[in-house]
Parts: sequence; structure tokens; C-alpha cells
Amino acid sequence: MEVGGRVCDPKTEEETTMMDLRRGPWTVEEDLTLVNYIDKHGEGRWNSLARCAGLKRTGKSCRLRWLNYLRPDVRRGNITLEEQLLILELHSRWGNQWSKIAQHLPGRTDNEIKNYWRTRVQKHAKQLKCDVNSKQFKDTMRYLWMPRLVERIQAAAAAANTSTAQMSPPTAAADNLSAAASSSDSFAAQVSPASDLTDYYNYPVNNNNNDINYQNQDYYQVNQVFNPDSLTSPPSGSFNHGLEFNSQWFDGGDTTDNLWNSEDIWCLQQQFNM
DNA sequence: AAGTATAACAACCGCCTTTGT
DNA sequence: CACAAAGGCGGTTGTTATACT
Repeated sequence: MEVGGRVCDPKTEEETTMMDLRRGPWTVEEDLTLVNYIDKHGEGRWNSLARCAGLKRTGKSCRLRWLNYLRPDVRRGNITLEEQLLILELHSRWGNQWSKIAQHLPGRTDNEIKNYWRTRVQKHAKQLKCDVNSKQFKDTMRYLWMPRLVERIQAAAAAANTSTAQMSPPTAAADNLSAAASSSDSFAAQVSPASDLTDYYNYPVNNNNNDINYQNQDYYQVNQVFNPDSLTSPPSGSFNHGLEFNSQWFDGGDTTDNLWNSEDIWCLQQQFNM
């Protein structure tokens, strides 16, 4: 029997179901078996692949393991600022179409993006005590979170430019950008040149936040609506008007979450309590 | 140091669509 | 055209690592 160029011993469906199928975490041996088999015969036809490779797994399980973990081009590690921005932007456009979103983040899987959304974005919605799909939260993302990400990417790019002069290899600049994006070491290992996204959004690198002239219509609006200078200071003692904030929300947590300050919170309170 | 809570990630499940017969 | 199998996708759950008390 030939399966996508493969020749293997046919097994009936009954025989397959009779065989005890393994479930749960994959072992190193299973990974090696799958990788070696795909290396020799290519991917696809997952059910027969699983059978022919001698893996006691469903075709679906093999496919998932390969696509989400074993593929050589799969990119692992922290989601960078640029990737976060792109995820937020694309999700606002397409919703939970994870695979579609993943197509725009090379090396990232739909599963990874989906997990990011659930663990990070929905966490923030929970902290704000609002639904992640609510207009309020979407506005918060669009008008506060995303601009903050842009600012941070710009700041990182500027820092990278400054130090690039002292770094000879081109790759060092990209590495430095990610390191500069945060004092945390977590970014250093995962590098995505900011220029990729600056091109995508076509915004100028400028440290003056108020001068950002976004070509993207959404970000133009962001700048109009959420110009930090337009925010008035929160009245003293006005912090618990219906919204409870974890201190990590603005004081701590990892660098990717640390995009908020008291003014943001006050502003959000005003918006959400309307 | 131990116990608990939370975050992050990997994997499975069910449904829908596509493809082959 | 109808049916079955396979593939793909989004939702959900389980496990492990890490942080916190």
C-alpha cells in the first residue's frame, strides 16, 4: 500500500482500534520516531503515517505534535512585543481565527497564540472585571494597550539604533533591540526585529509619543483619543470605584504586562463606570 | 521548607469542511 | 450524488513549573 509515497503494511480499521492507543505527553522516543519518519517520508496522511511509523497514536495526535512542537521552523519562547501587537491587531480584525492569525506570525502556532490569548489577554479582562469580548475591553486594548506596545517597540528600536553604532554585526542590533525592550532577560532569547512591524504599520520611529503619526487609521485614532496629555490626573482617593486592580497590573509582573500606570487605571475606571 | 495558587503550555475532544471513492 | 475518511480548527482540559504565603 502506498501512502503519499510511503509503502507500508495495511491495517484494517478494526485492527487499529484494537491496538492500544497511547495518550498523554509524548516521549522522546515517540518524538524521534515521528521526526525520523517524516524526515524520510514527508508529512501528511496522518493516520497511515502513525500506523506505518509504528506509533501507537492517532493521526490527529501525530499531526498536532508535529505542527505544534516538532516542526523545525516552530518558534518557541516568549511572545515578543511585536508579536503581541500583531496578535492584538489581528484578533481585533478576525476574532478567534487562530490559524489565520498564526499565518502572520512565522513560526508561531495557532495553539500558542490561542494559549497566549487565554492566559494573558483574558487575564487582563478578568482583572478589569469585564468580558474579553466586550466593547469596553476591546477599546481598552485598542486605545491603551496597543499604543503602549507601539511606544515600547519604538523605545526599543531607538535604543537599538543608539547601540547599533557600537555593534558591528547586523544580527547584534536585533539582539540588542530585544534586550533593550526590557530589562528582563526573558526577551533576550526571542528576537524579532522591530523594523518588521514598523514597516507593517508604517510608523516613524520617534521617541516623542505625542508626535507619532500613525499611517494606520486605527492608530491615528488611538493618538487622537488617547493622547496621554489629554488625560487629567485622577482625583485623590478615587481608585476603587468599581474596578479592582491587581498590583501586578501596573506595578509588577513581567515587562509585557507592565504597560499601565495610575492615569490609565483612572481613565479606565471613568470609562467602565459610565 | 511545605503547601497553595496561579500561569504557561501541551494535548485531547468534538465539530465542521474537504477530499476521495 | 452519497458516504466515509481525513484534515483542520477552535474550545477545553490536564499537567507541570513557578510564584507566593
